[in-house]
Amino acid sequence: MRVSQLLIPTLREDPGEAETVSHRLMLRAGMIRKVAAGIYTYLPLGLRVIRKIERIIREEMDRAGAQELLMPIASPAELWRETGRWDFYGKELLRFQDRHERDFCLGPTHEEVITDLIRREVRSYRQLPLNCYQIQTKFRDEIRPRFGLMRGREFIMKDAYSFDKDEEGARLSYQKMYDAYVRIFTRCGLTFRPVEADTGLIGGTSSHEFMVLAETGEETIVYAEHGTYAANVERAEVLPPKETSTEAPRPLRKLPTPGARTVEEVTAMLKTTPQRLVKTLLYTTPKEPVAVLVRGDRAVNDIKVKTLLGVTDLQLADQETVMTLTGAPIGFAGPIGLKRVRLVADHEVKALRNFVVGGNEADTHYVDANWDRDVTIERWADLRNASAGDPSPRGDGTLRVARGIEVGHVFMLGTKYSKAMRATFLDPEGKECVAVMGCYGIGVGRTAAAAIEQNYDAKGIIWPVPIAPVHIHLLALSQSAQVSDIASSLYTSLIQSGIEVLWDDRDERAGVKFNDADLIGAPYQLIIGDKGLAQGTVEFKLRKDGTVTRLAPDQVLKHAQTLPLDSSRAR
RNA sequence: CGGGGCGUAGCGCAGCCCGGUAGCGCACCGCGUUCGGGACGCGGGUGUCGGAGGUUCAAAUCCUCUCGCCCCGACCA
Repeated sequence: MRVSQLLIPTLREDPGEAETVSHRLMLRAGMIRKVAAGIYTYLPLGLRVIRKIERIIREEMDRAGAQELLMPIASPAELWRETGRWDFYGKELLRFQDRHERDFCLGPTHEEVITDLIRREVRSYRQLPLNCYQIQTKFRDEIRPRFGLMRGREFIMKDAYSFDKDEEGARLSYQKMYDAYVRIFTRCGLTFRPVEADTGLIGGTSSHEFMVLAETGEETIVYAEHGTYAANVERAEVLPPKETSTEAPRPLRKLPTPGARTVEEVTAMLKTTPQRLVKTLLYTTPKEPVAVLVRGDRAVNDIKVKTLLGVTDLQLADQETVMTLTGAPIGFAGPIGLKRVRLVADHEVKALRNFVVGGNEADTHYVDANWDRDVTIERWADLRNASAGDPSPRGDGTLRVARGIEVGHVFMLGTKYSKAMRATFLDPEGKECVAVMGCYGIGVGRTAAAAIEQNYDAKGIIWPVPIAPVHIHLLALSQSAQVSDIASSLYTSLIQSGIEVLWDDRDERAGVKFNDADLIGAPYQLIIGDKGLAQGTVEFKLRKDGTVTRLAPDQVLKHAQTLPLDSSRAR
């Protein structure tokens, strides 16, 4: 491939729209261009990266016994109504009508479509297990698309669906996918971690997310520093405290706290600490309002609250509602004397004595409040986010916190979809059984973006070798005959031995070529200039650390053939 | 969805308050010099000033509507 003939519109300046490293660099390196919010065109170099990742995924999926098929991007509403997701999925589901005014949607995922196929075609236990996958464009009408390929509305995803005759088989299928995912992300050259996860909109019984570790990640994970436990904070369990305070209860007092609304303001004014304050957060649910109590320095975990209450929608109460329920503006809510509201509390605060709570009255807080005497809680439960320093729920040490980018997610679905859509088969006794399912996704574009978040410097991208758009970026520094001749012959011989080369044959100044090569981020650069040739050498340079090896032109091919160009499939 | 902001040349932006000739840098085209880390000189403007309506002798600029995009918020009690 010659740079002079390829569409690689590199940008000298940073585009205004881009925030994150991967978004900025993919735009600048001429790999993607935006078409609409969260919708991108993949230019030749960007597409090559996508294809490399897809190829690794295909090889590993096939090796794990899955088979590729391709489902349509548009699917009819009837299928979604069968599982109830036509209503439940909400606005993320992009809906439209055809000319006959029939309802359709763009597939955000394909459980319904695949389950429909399998229920029609699979009759017998002899046909199971089955694992089908596709690599295809998905559409989710995200509230707020951002960060380029990281959170687009239209994106390429590998999704796989397994069907087994029983739970045990399903667990085996799940484990195979888990193992395949470990191989896939390892081969992509990423630093990642599988973590226990919440099942979200997809539903099901259990799941793991594959997180690429990066500061810019949108997800927070916790993990046992020296142990094996790792989980998304959404999911991470927090153990009840071991010890209860032994302080003697003091009499309850009501104190003025003018203008102090936040935990910081209140604790500063009362000369205490957030650890001795119980904050009361009012939520509205479709059923009734709820007050959730957690320690002043903790964060409520919405998912845990939803699970406890058995509701799917949970919103922080607005100003008006708070006023109605507590009789005070936001900032002074407390459990004492709160009526018409269910009281639930995180089990951590049960251990407190003589704590601070809001007074349900403007500019007022209670101090030295105590359970039972002053407040009765309806339910105690694990309701907060895990944080650094908490003991691991598996007993294997202390938790630490990190940021991650979710590039893959595996779910044990159980029979949620197969039951709703009656995907059944006959077992050896002729009895009708419901297939047990699993589903497994990988964000292809997001994996590419995550690779950049993990591998870049001030000059540009530093692709991991297995997913780099090309192996070698060949820079012919001048238009002189000797440079062109050597470049041309090296290019040909490298290509013929299966090495991917991007040949910068443009009539540009050396500096432009160096900068573009560093920006695009091929792992190796082969630099051919008159200066070097005068001494009979060309330069072989590593993008990662700038290490230069000088070689005679006729040694280049041999040298290149020793490079680890692909972490081979045969491992 | 709520709050804030921005749409002016391919890209990054100024001009808008205070109405009157559409501008700067980069990119681009031509010629010449230069040529191993984003060169220089000379010449060239490539624009529905996001769109529609209104006010006005006159609108990028003021008003109304509309579309698109970006950022923040989903822990604040």
